[in-house]
Amino acid sequence: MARTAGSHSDITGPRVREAALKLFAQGGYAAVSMRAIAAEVGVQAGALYNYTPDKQSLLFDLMEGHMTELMAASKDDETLSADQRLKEFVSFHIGFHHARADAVFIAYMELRNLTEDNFARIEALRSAYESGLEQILRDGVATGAFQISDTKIATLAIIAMLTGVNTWYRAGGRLSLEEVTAQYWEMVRRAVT
Amino acid sequence: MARTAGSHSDITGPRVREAALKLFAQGGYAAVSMRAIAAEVGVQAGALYNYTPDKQSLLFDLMEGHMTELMAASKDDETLSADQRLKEFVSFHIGFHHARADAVFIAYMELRNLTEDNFARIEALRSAYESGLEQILRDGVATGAFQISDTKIATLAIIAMLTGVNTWYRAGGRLSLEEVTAQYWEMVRRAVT
DNA sequence: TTACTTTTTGAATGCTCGTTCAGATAATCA
DNA sequence: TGATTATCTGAACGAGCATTCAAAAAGTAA
Repeated sequence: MARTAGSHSDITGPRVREAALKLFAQGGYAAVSMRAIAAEVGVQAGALYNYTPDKQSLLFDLMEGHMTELMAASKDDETLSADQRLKEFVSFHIGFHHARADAVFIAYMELRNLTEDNFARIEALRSAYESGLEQILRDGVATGAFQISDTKIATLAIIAMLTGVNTWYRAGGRLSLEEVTAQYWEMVRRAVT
Repeated sequence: MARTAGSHSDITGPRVREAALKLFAQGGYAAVSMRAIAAEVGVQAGALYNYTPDKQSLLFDLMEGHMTELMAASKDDETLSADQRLKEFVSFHIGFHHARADAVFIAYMELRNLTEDNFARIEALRSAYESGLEQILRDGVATGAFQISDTKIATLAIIAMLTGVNTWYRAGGRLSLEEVTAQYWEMVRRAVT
């Protein structure tokens, strides 16, 4: 056997990344073998190496892709009030992360499996994202809309709180994502004013 | 070679658990070999099986020990005001988790590596701990001290926020743990009132 | 049809894994 | 002291690991 009928890199490539994302989130990077990823895709392990130089790169590309997408999707309209900008942030963060639960999980859990260089690059992206929120808080403090004694701590506290939604929220439960978002916004709003 | 000079189960046993805790937190359960744990202790891999039936039990015992200790250490004086009880909870949670960063990390990250039964037992302990906080919030709502539309969500949000301290706080930094705790308490207090 | 490129297989390489166990040495007890 | 128990070693087991690569089949373009 050799090349199989209907095989195309445009199809197999994305499927490799999807399978890796799903399995890494499910079992953890170290616990998932290349053979398991290949089986999920429906090819032999050797075929994966047409799409990634090695397992480490596969992990890094998933994480970098997620963080880059996050940065690209997050917008901040500085002409709005700090209050409005913060509300937008809360809503965006919960929505974006909920739609990508697997990638979020990996981006937070598998940092230790990155090489030093790769780790630094992911951390830079995360830091940039956090800075976006901190800028909103700082502007709000400047205009008197917010009372925060340490915007750095408030930034980290808010992000941890919002990202935590992913650990328990499942669609179809007692509350809709909109209701959950509204309640988190209320808590965040109170915490900074 | 065989039994080594000075060897005692009272000494080796705890050292096995300490080594496993440290290495699991560092590299993840799946990525840490029994040989690596043995090397950290200073014995051969076979000797570990005097102290655990298998690798899975080692992980479970660490997690169960941590959660049991958490339950035993957390107290709630119901004679105090809800405000005071919540303040105590915030302070306790941050302090306890900071002192056991490795165990906390494992208890949150390695749940997926537990067998079904073991998972259920750990989840029961976590749920009981969360209920303690929710009871404080409910009592506060009942007395009018707090305004919270959904105590379950507020419970999860507060715990996620507080546990997040572990991801960034390191002793010797810009702020003392007491200062950090004070700021988190201020945010929590505002969020519920 | 023919020449060329793309994609996959399947076998092989050298390693590391969790776990078991007989045998050996140290500690302890009578 | 001698007998017994506790503890550890070192080798071995079968299995699975990431990765490589020549060969083969499928797609593409002339």
